[in-house]
Amino acid sequence: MNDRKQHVIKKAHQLFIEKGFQATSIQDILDFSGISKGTFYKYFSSKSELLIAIYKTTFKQLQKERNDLLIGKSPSDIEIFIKQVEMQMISNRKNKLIALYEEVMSTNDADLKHYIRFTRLRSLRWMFSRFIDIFGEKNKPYLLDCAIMFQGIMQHNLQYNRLATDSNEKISSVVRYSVSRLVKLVEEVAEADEQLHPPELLEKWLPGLQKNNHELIDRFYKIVNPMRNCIPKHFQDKNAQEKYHELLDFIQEEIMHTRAPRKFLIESALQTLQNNPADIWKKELLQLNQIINAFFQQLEENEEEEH
Amino acid sequence: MNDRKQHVIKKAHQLFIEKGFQATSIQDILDFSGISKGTFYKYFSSKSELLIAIYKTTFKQLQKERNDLLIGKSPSDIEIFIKQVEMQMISNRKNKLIALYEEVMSTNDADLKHYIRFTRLRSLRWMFSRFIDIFGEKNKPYLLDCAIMFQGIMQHNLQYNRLATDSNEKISSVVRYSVSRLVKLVEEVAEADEQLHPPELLEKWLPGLQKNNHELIDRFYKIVNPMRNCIPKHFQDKNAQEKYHELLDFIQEEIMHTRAPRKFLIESALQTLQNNPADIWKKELLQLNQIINAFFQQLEENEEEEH
DNA sequence: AAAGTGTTTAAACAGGGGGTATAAAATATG
DNA sequence: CATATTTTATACCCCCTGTTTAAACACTTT
Repeated sequence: MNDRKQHVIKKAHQLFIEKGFQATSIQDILDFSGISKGTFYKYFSSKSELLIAIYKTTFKQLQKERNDLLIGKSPSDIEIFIKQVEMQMISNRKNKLIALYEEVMSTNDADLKHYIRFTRLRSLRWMFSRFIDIFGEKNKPYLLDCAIMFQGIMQHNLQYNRLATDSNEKISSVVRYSVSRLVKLVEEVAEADEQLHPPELLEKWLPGLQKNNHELIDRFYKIVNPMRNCIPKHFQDKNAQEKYHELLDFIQEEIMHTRAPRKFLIESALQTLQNNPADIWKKELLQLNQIINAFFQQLEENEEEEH
Repeated sequence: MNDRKQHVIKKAHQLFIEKGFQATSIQDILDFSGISKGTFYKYFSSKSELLIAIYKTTFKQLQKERNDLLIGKSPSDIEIFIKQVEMQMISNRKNKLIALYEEVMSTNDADLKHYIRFTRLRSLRWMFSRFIDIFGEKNKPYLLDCAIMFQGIMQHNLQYNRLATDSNEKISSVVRYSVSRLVKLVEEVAEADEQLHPPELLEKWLPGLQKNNHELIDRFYKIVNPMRNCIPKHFQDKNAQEKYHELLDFIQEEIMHTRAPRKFLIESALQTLQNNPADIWKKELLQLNQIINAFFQQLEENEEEEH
């Protein structure tokens, strides 16, 4: 993306954090970022679209950090989840995302509203899938409810905590407190066998999300991380271990952070992984292949849009 | 209050419900309620103040209904609490209060924001005091946290429930589900002995609320209702029972719904209550006297403001 | 019934916002 | 150097909130 455009996004975000979305006029943004009105409307078709661009960049950042916390760790480890939530809450507060969400819901802009709704549902879906990691498939019927309630608990606890003590240091303890409640809540609701929202609703709310970019990245991590974790178990040779780590690193780096990933190199790496002497990862590599294909397909579609 | 003004408030609320606060222009309100701009600005100094007027009337209504549900019932009965919450949630949805709250928080109007914050804290305080009724003084240290979390749980459950099924019929089951979780939550958090927010915070957040009108009315009910409930126990004579009910009814009616309550009549009624042969209600009547005095004092202050 | 009082109306006005169009200036590309 | 593209500055449109003003209206007092 254009450097200058990125600069405008940054400056505008700064203004939105300080003054709010509505209270910041386009003129303010022009003055603060030192561009002209013409350029602004060349980059963004409206103020709303600028806001969406801000969301997208901050979300990308958050997603990367969130997934990096999982590398080499067990997805069922609740301490990792706590770290992830904590990181997310700090990011939310720093970027005033919640306030901006709420502000947006009161605009007339249907697209913007739709995007926010989508974002929140995606966040809910992430939490749901993490809950399955942590609390197991057997609790699945209750975990959508738990995700909904946990988000409510977190949000309200943080909100009033902010009113009580205006420091950011306490976020950690609020998260720990809320997660403690969550653990008992899951137990309790499974015991009582009460369900308010069946998890199938998520697919109704987010149809065709499998093809979405962010979703693909999350699924990618979900497969690659366990593969990483079981390398030491299957290969005693230090060199072999390093080799497979390098291969996975390479694929991840190429997919995540390269504008134009080199398809053949990735395929070659996948082939090498497949030929491992321990003959493991058959299922994983199949899924990985699917994801990477979907990823390239999506990349092509994006290019078509640009021309 | 002026009939015409009340009419404008009603029509404007209707528009706000349909289109939202920001999306409704003052011109829309003028057209829809059939008044001119001059009149509008005679009634309300701004659109924000009109919104506050809307809040005040709907809150008054809600408070009345909420307290009426308690008459003759035990405050510790959780079924009554469920009915109260249900009623509140239906009112919230019908009047789109939550959406309007959120919308307002994104305006620049400091007064409006302040008022909303005050309203939410008052609602939290009400819930906290009801929790003490229900779960007992012994759980008090944890009940502010529980009130905060319960509000979060309620709000999120309702929000997603609305997304799933667009009907209002389900509100009842969502409330029941949420209250079930609440009961276990209180148990659990008391057992674990974990506290996030000490209840004293409420007094810091809502200083001098004892003098506030709404608060006085709530405290009034809190004292009168138990008095009502113990009439049959202390007086066997049907006539005596009816007499004391009538006296309490009279005071309540005079305080609640009369523009200019007749002070001497109320004092006389209080005196008669005090002379009851069973010689009960000493403490209650003392408190009642305090409240009524505060009430009249506030009434005088309001009159001074008007002149 | 007439005069005087306050209330309501209609209309014009100011100031500011988002978004569009266009001609001139600056910058990049061959 | 010449051409093509991007960027700028500015004027313009329409809509919004909030103020002001003079005229029309209603209602009380005499």
